[in-house]
Amino acid sequence: MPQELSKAYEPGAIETRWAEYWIKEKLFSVKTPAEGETRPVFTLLLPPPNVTGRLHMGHMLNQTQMDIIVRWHRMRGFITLWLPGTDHAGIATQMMVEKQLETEGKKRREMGREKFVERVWEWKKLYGGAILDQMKRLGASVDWDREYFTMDENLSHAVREVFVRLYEEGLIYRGNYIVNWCPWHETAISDLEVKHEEVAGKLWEIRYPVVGSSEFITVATTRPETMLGDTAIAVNAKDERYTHLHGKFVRLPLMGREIPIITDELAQPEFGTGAVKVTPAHDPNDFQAGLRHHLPQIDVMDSRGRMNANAGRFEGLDRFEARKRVLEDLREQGFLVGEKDHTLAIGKCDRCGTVIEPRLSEQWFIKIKPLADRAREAVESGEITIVPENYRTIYLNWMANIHDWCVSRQLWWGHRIPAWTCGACREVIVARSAPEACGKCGGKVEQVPDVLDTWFSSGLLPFTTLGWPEKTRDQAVFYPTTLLITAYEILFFWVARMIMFGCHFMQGHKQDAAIKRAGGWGDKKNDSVPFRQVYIHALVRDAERQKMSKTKGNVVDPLEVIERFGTDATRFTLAAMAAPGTDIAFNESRTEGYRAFANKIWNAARFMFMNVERVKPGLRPGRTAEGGCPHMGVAGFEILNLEDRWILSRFNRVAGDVNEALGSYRFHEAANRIYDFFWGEFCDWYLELIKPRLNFEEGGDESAGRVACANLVNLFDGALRLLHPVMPFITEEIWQAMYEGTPPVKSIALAAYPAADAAQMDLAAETEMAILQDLIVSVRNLRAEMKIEPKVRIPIEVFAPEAGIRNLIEQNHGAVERMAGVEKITFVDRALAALGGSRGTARFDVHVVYERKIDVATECERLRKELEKIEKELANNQRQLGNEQFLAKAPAKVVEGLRRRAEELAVLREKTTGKMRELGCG
RNA sequence: GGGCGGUUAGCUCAGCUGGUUAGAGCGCCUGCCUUACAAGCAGGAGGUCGCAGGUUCGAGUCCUGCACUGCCCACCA
Repeated sequence: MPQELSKAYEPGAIETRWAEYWIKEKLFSVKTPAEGETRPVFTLLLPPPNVTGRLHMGHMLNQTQMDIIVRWHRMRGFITLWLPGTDHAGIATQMMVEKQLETEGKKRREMGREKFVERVWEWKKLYGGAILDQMKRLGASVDWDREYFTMDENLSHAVREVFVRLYEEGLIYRGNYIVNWCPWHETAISDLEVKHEEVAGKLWEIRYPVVGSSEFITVATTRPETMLGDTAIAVNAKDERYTHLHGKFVRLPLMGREIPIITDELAQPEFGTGAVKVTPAHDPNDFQAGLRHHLPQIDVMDSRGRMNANAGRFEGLDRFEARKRVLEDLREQGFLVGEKDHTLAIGKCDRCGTVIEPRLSEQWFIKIKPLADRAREAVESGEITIVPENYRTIYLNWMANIHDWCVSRQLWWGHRIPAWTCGACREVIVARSAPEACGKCGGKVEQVPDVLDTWFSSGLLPFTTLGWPEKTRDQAVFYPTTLLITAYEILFFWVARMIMFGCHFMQGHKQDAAIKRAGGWGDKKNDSVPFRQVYIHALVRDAERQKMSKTKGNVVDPLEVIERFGTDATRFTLAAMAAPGTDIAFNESRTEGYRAFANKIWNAARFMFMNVERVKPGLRPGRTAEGGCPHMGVAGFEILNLEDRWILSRFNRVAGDVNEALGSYRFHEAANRIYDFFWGEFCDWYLELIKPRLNFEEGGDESAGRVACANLVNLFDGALRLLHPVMPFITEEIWQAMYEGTPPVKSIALAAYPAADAAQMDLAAETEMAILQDLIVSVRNLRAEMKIEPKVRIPIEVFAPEAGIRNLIEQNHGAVERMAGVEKITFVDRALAALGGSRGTARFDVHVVYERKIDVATECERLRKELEKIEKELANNQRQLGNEQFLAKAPAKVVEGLRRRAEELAVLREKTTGKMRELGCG
């Protein structure tokens, strides 16, 4: 007999067991397909979580969606590669380890670079795998044999290769520019790592005395402390207020040096006083103006945002303290002439929240325009599609306005820039490996201390994980990857960079032509793109729609949710709530509901096993001739009764819908379709309907019982396969039990995914079943209203003028009797709708024969409401049907449907009013 | 300063390309321990689809404006 399922559904044990099994059996490891392989390939790169990461709901949503799509493809016969790995996460990891050192009373700088990096590696070894371990709990069906780390030697080698090539192509340059500087991290960061925040600030007006005159020129500034580094005052050439001052000098207050008044469009007459101080070393606009006018650049701060020697007596003060002191001094000396409220957007470091200091420093940049142009083209032309489509526009706009990318970081943890400077002649050498000496003067060289932005290496992953720069078979097969599923947050950080790098470095690449292209993916021929489609998923928020954040303390820990409700239920929640384009407010009550769903499946399975043991021992689900799982909806299903035709038809329809929904990332629709089918149709109706057949001992047909049992098993098998991508664990557990340890394939994850089979659909059966359901519900309804005790079986009378309907009910009288607690059905030739204890529908009247006083007032109230609804709808229908324009323009199907409905409504109105008359309702 | 999204039942959300009666879960009410399941079963109440116009034979769905709300982008003092 089949393996026993425990009485209670306890997800914990089941889930760990199968997660381990899948890994142990290497079920998701993909061998490189040989030449001549023609099966379609599906490749997906896991957005690498940070080594420092702990799994949060965002990951879980992301990974659930990926796993659903991946499992779905694998079951449909694709060679399916899902590539996992982790990111070294330069800044984040360095911070983490530094904090750890702090608790030991150690400092990074005292330790020295080499020791520190060693320490980070140790840390990585100990804790770096945490997030991937957590992933295993989710059942993510990744290929663990191909797991990578962005600092692995082969990937690092590729990073160096890319850097050198870009440099040789003139796409990387080094120079002194204003960059976003985080004084806390003491490193440059890219534009993307700066978050702007509106704050209520002040606009101070400072007057500078004009040299050789008693006049002053007043400038407005939000950052008075930078005046210490002013090297000019700018006015607009067109601004007549200042024409007489062109070419003159002012004496810089507090510092005493003379600086010129220049004309530059930097100064806009409308803003402030129309005159602006120019501080080339501390503002990007001023920097540009400074270049235009060959102004000196005076840096007045150090790397930690403290004033340096150039700031005179303010040296050593923190920049904010310096601001206060500068203002005090200016006020005292009569230079501060105005102070206004002013809201401004200040940039803060994405990671630590420190106010960014625009800082002049020597950095490495990628000349982005040539790369961006091709990356934009790839999306514009449809070589890469972005879903939902509105992100396409966002992407294109961003690409069109992109600035050069500062890729150097003043950190120790990361890919060191492959560049060396000569100690003697300052020559810069960019090379694949360390040069022995300076090629120019023979001097000693030293490697540049900077490392690369983390996103530099992750941007290369689609091809570096497949062996680049070697030309590998893996690349020929798996590149371009098929799909990328990710959050909007990293569209620019990561997705955009992958497209730029992919298009550049994989130019001319051709995917193995023998590999079948799956429909919908990559109909365009350009194979240099890193992926053919990007699906952007929603953000997971808390139940109050707030963004989850540690500081708010509203983070929902997925592992805790899993602990309580199970992975399957949690996955199902995320899938069921993931409508494309809208954020998910994670609500635990939903998860609770889906655990109940899992429990329902569990118990339905127990019911099945109970019957297999009793009715048809040794029964297994049907297999194909080759011994595999049926590809079509259900195999080995034998039709005896209406309910068989009906459920088979429903199953196929649902399978069709689910496949379609998954194909367009409508996860919620797929999940809900399965849920409704399994619970609302399979359990509520089908199982109940076949129970009498299974209980043939009480005088029923034994062979029909055995068929029913076989049908149950085969249908269950199909339903499990349909559900498996969303709830992998419970489906595996039950499915394995059904095969008693000898399944046709090692796991349901490798079984065939059900597809809709038109031959198994039966519209007539669905219509007939709906009528029976209507009759059963009507009787249940009446019983509830009449407060008939559940145990009492009552006789009913049915009036069905159409012979077909009468036959239908007659043939299925057993089902009606059982499902509605009916003792006997008597067919009569007179209308019954007007009687007490009766209900009239368009097709039949049913009367419950039972002596019970009916609360006339309540009944009348109910009828009044119903009549109102009927009349409202009927009036609406008739208005439309009387409209010639409608008849002429609306599709025939709609008109026809409306007409039929109007006829029904007329009948219902007749029956309802008749009854009201009979009851004497007012 | 630009751009994008949301507003549907008490709560959380579906409702794809406009088409007959706007759905689900949770919560609520009534009745049931009916031998798969009380994490269950049966029945029920509850909505002028944010507001105002417009297009259309027909609008929750398309257009315009407004209100509230959330997000992203942005080197202007």
